[in-house]
Amino acid sequence: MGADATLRGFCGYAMKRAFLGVQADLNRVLAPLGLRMMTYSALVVVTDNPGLRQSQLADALAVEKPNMVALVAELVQAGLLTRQRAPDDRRAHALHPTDTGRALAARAIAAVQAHEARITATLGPEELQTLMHALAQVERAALEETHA
Amino acid sequence: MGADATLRGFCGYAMKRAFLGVQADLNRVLAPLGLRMMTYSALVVVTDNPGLRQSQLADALAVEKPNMVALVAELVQAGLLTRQRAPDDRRAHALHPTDTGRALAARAIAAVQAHEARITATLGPEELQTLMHALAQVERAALEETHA
DNA sequence: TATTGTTATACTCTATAACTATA
DNA sequence: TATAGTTATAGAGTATAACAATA
Repeated sequence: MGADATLRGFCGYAMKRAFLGVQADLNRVLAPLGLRMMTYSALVVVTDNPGLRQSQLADALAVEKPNMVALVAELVQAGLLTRQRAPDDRRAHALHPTDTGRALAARAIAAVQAHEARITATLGPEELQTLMHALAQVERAALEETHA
Repeated sequence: MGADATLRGFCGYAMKRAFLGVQADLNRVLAPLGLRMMTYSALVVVTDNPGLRQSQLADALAVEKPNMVALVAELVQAGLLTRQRAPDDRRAHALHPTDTGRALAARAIAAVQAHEARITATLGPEELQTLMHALAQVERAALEETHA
């Protein structure tokens, strides 16, 4: 297309367009469950790692700690997570899924996996593997550059 | 990694992390030139397509028209683009690079190409090609899903 | 001193509806 | 009627500095 040609094969913009398209479609899939990409991701990580602390969740999602506060509060408010003081470190908040949270996570994971299968349907298995590997490599290289 | 494992191979989040990392590093590279990812992209497209109209630029960048207004205004304000009424359609604005804009675009393109070479240095040529192809496929599939 | 979580704040990008002036 | 550009507005996500409580 003209757009790609005029952007001279700009890889970063291709990543942007693909990500925004996937995110928009994913949010469309998650909306009936009352979730978005970020709230879904946080819910799944906590469900798979009960007792996780907020700072660990922030690390897992690559989100700054201040931005984690509202995200967790939203999930607690929705009755999907609980946030309790950790007994061994009273600064920390341990996060646990509620029964409702676990049930919703199960449904949401199924919906997202189906969604991702549709999104990557035209890719062969090794093509998909190359995509995931290349994304991880590019992310690592970018972070190394930034913090060099 | 734990984070990836707990996200169950969530492709959309891998795309998010890679894109945000690349964008942050790219903006770091562009900042000394007074540009960001979006202003850079607009400047390059207009430089490569002088006389382009604002709505065509919006299409090329996959940006909604209202969001194009401030972006173009910023580039005009910086003396990099001019915006003139199109003689054949007095509703439209034709965009042209200034001499300053062309010169800055040349410098910025070189900087971005060097940046992208660094970011993709660990990928083989066919791996990079697969990445670009897969991104385009995923974007197309997501847009089809959304507008289905 | 360092870390956990928090507040406050600002910026960028995105999305939609409604308007104007032209066509 | 439809299109190009605009205005206004709202929302999501991100980033930094500074603080209190705790380690």
